[in-house]
Amino acid sequence: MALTRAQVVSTAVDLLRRYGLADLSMRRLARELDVQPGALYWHVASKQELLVEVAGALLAEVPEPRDDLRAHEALAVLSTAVRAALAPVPDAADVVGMAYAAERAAVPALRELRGLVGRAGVPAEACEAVTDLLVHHILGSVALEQNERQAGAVDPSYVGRDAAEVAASFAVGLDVILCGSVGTKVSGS
Amino acid sequence: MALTRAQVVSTAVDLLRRYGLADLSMRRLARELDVQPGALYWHVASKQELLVEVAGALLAEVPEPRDDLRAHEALAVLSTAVRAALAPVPDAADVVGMAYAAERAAVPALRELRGLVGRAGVPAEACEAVTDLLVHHILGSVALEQNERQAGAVDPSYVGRDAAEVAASFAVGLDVILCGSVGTKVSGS
DNA sequence: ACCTGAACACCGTTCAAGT
DNA sequence: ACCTGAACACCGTTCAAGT
Repeated sequence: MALTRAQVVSTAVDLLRRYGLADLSMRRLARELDVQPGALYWHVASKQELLVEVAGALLAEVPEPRDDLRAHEALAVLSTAVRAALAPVPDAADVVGMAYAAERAAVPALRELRGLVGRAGVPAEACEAVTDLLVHHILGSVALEQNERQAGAVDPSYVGRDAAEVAASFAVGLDVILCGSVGTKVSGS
Repeated sequence: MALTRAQVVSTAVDLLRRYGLADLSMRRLARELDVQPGALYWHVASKQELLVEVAGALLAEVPEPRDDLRAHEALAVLSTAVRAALAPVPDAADVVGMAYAAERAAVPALRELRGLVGRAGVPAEACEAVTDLLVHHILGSVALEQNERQAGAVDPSYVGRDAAEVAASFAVGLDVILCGSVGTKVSGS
């Protein structure tokens, strides 16, 4: 039977998971689906639109945090879950970053993050700014971890930080955003 | 006389400034320099290496903050200067982000940022984490602003945030990192 | 030392024409 | 409605051969 849009998207996700963004080309995707490249354009308008769908799919499985948590805790839980979902997928930070830049509301999990920021007591005018900060922290951390992994794979003599160290680094940043600030709980300049 | 590496880099910067990353191809760059594409590979090993040079060039003009400032102020001044230098250059966030991920020390201005974070009283183990947070905040803000500009150019009916609003949003994030934290100076959850 | 010419193995996108 | 076939205008990189 005929190809569906859902099929196109899920095969794209598969390709991304296995080989990374460089190998997620429309031509490669078409080959995987046993159709001509042009056929894809019946189901998606462009590669850009496809990538926005892929970004959504990558974060579709992230569970909403339990609603008995205080807003700060829920924020930490959700941020960490988003990071964990993206970390194993090569180039996920680029894909989601593009989707977020194109349309802040495109990815449901990140829209939810924004709601929690409001509930955490951030004044309305600053909500967007803080959410952006949080999202960039998550995506930046994912990008760094993947680069570390990639460098290690190419050159086995390269000793970078392992996943646990990058995760710890992420937690520090999260803490600065949510709880403390630079220098205040520490020694002061 | 013969082409030089410096010439290749500065023409690449020019192309980026004027037309963006999509038009900064090795072939286009060669055309601009009146040589065959292969000639470029005598001067740079790869496009990736060229882009790291471009990232450095984009931030070469950022002045070091006056050293009579307190570390927190110097950090704010330098971060804002880096953001201002990148904001007008299309896709600058991607280019610098790639260079930073590939090699944290590749870009001098960002290395200096790290030094200031140490002087601001952040404990040694957390320095890298906080610097990463700061860098991602800067680059993320630049990326968002450029996307807004681009969307406005493509579709004139689109009304996004203007540059001043994005800059204000950036300042809020910077404040959260350097001075306050979510909810503490405000109402508390 | 520095560059040309030509090739290799790719891209995203469009669109008449087929079924 | 959905897809093929074929084209258009590109990519990054390599490398023998020329000067």
